[in-house]
Amino acid sequence: MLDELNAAQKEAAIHIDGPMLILAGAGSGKTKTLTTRLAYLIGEVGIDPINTLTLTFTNKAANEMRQRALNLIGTKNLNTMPLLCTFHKFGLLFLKLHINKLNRNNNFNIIDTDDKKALLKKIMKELDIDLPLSFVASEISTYKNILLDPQEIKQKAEIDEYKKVAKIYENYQNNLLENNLVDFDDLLALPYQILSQDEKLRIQTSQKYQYIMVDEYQDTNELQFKLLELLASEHQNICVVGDDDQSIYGWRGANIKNILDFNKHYPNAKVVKLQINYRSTQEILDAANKLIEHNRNRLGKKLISHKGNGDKIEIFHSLDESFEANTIAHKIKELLNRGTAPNEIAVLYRINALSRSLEEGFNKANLAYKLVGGIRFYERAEIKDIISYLRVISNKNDDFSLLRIINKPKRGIGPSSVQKLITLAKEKNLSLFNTLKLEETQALLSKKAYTQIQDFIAKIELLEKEKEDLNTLIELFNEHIPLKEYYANMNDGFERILNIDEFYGYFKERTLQEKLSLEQFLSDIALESDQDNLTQNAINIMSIHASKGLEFEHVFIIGLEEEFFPLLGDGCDIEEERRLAYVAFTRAKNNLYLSYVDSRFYRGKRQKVQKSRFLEESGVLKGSLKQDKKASFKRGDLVKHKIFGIGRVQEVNKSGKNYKLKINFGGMKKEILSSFVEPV
DNA sequence: TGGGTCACGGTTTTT
DNA sequence: CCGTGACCCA
Repeated sequence: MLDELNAAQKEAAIHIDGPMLILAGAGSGKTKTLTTRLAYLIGEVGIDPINTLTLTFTNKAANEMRQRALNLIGTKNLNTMPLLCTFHKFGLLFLKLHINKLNRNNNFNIIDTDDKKALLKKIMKELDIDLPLSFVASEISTYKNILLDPQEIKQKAEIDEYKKVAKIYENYQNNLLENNLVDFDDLLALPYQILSQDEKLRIQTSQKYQYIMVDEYQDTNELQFKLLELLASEHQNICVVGDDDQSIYGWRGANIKNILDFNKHYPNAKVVKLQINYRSTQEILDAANKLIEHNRNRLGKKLISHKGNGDKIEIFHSLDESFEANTIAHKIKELLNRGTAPNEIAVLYRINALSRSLEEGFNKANLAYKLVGGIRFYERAEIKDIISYLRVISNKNDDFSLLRIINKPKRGIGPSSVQKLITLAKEKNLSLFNTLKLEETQALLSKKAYTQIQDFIAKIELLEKEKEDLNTLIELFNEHIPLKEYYANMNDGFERILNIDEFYGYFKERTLQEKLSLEQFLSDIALESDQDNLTQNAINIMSIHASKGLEFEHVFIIGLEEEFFPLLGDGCDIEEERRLAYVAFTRAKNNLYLSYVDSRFYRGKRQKVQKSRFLEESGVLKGSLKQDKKASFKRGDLVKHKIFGIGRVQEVNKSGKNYKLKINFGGMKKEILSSFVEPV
């Protein structure tokens, strides 16, 4: 199995004990190296698969690696299976076994980002606090990532704003506990908490996972780093793979320092660099290399193509976004006529808003495309409704889920009725479901609402009886809960009903094939996103983030303009923007096309835009820097003129489209147009 | 309670 | 420009 690898890949694959950092540039065979190492450990060295742990960020990556590793080893020879999963799935599995150490029951539910936001919103309303929701949500996430509980945050908070957040955090945590919910951060934070408190369990767990591998290490956050530290504490057999130049998730907590400082944390770490790129032509890699060299915060490496030079990068300059879309559509048609498969073409952009003009242009040109990303299947309201029903059927005391569906379809229970029910439930110290069964509720609800609620209770209990036979359960569900009718009346009802049917089909298939219980199915899908979105015969259009890990023969990047890409504004990190461009460039196998416009229509306004600095930094457009600097001379700047030499700017005046500078060249004063001098 | 209207605000996304 | 959510009235 090692014959397939190059020297550096092989060196990494056969390293057995001790920490190792594999710096794997884009397209350098990262997955191949990692899977071969796993196969080597199991198939050649003789490590029991059960003693390995391989962690990834996405289910897709986990599945792909599992398949490839098992192919190398041959499943026939295995008695146990290696654990290969996402960080969060690992957290889930761990908590199912050990959350009782925190005095919690392991029938907890996982809430997603939307649920979290909805809960926070409710809490903020109750507390009468008005802060931006996204700010509160990310603050709380940060707190969990640095492992501070509400009490500690309360003590630390000095500014009023943060005291308020601390209050919300406290309420939020209580709410999660009351409903036995965990959020995505908890899936990492709680295992860490348990492992750091329980010495014996820590040793036992670390000894179980003798060989740990981590994919996309540049995207790990603080908590993942610390968790890994505990897991590897007994043996330090931790092998991480990543590319510091492809760290593009800083805004959601990824800490690039984890990869930059890996040697400091593990001084005896072996470092292997994979720099031979099997994906792209040298022409593309030169641009990517040149661009990324403008970053300071990096370990430094240079990609060398295995494929040779290839075609020049093409630049499209258009008047506005509709011309841009036309130009690209035209070029794509040319490619298709030459026999290029549509799924070998991708159009990438920095922000999703740019997809609209593209879609319009493609529709006009009759080009079939597939928009990757957007609203995810499990985040659609209709799907979350069914899941909430299933959660209530699985656990009738799940108030959180019950509240979502109590009035879906409409049963005459509005916000004020709900409030009354909650008050009563608190008074009686009962779950909402049990409260609904009380005599007293009759007085709280209208006659119609009360009858419908009794009907609702009866149906849930009826469905509950079928928990063992999930095929029947979902059939009965469809029959008794008229969700389809509820959604049919909406303007996008048709699509929603299709989604509902798709879910039913998926539910039957998964539970039957994998013999899952209702509980297992529910916790599994909480950590699943849409699987592989790419289709066979359409052009893919998507954000650059969504393109990570993918590759295409032809890649178009649109919107290469200042303020669109790089995206400027507060909280922006120019180096991360550059890494994003690096990721985008390196998706291309053979041809890269870069596009910019003079003006763009955005948020209801047309605005003039400047071409992106990345075009010049990557060396694909020469001299744009000089032009852009035209306006940026100010009094006191030193400048250089071809004839007069070096002088100092005394005055800047506008002269039509240009700037006229009054410059003092060693006592000789001249008025010169700004384009004739260069900054010194 | 539920349908309708108006003001507002708006990166990137996986789990 | 377009989607979401607050607010108002039947």
